[in-house]
Amino acid sequence: MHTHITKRSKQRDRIFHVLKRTRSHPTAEWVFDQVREEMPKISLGTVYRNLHVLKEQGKIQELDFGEGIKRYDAFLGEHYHFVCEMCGTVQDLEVPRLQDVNARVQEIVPERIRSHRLDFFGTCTKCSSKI
Amino acid sequence: MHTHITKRSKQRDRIFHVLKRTRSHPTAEWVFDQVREEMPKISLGTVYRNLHVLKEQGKIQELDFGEGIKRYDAFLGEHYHFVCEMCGTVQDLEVPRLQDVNARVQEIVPERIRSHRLDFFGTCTKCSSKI
DNA sequence: ATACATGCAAATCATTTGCGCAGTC
DNA sequence: GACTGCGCAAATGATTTGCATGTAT
Repeated sequence: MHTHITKRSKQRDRIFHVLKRTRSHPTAEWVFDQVREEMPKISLGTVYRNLHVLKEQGKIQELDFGEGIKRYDAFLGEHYHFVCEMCGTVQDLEVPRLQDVNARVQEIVPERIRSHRLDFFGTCTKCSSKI
Repeated sequence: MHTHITKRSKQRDRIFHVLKRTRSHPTAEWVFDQVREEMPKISLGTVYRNLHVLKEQGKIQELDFGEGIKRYDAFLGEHYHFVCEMCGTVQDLEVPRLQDVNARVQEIVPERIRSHRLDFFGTCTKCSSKI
């Protein structure tokens, strides 16, 4: 097997750039629409392919909140998310990471714990005010 | 709009029964195969429809660990999950729920926090021993 | 008798992939 | 020039849905 060498491409640069300038946890479709404004000929397949490459390179994160759609995030600082159950928007939470949960759970089970993920659900302020 | 009255059906009873007797967080496909052993003519569509009904009735839970497949669970006690990143198996964790995280986060953000979900990832003992 | 539920097959939706050509190293 | 990446369109895989018929109340 060959070592996989990743070449650079305008498309991938653009996709990464679009992701870096938002905090909205966009879907592949949204990224596609954004990039298309500057590169009208880009294809959705290219967007998906590059999102995977960027994920492999550790430059972005893939998120899944059980909506049946993947979301992407170029903000890699460890943080948790809040998902509004009414409108589906996702917000970063400026909450300190739980320090020792992994270790605590590790003491209880023999499985090798590597990471955890914590999501909060509820109603965002916008939706709350609409009720 | 009419009130939706849910009638009973052999298929749904069977599906619920199959889910209650396992702790393996099965997919719709797995449930389908199990039920099919006793009801060879049942269709996959019926399984999906009834999984949704059971979820609406609060009798089962729908889980999603970002694999692109939904999993179902008839064990409703509040608990966390451990997902093996190698083989994909999901285990219930006998770890006490975090008492006050919701409240702590609520103090920081104005959004109405209703619940949280905490998943752990790593390598299960079986897969660890294979390395 | 009146809905709701079923089986079947076709439809949908997000995502992936095969292919011939273009761009990068 | 060799190999990777692209655009396009077709394929895939999980889930949903329309319809004619069966079944519980």
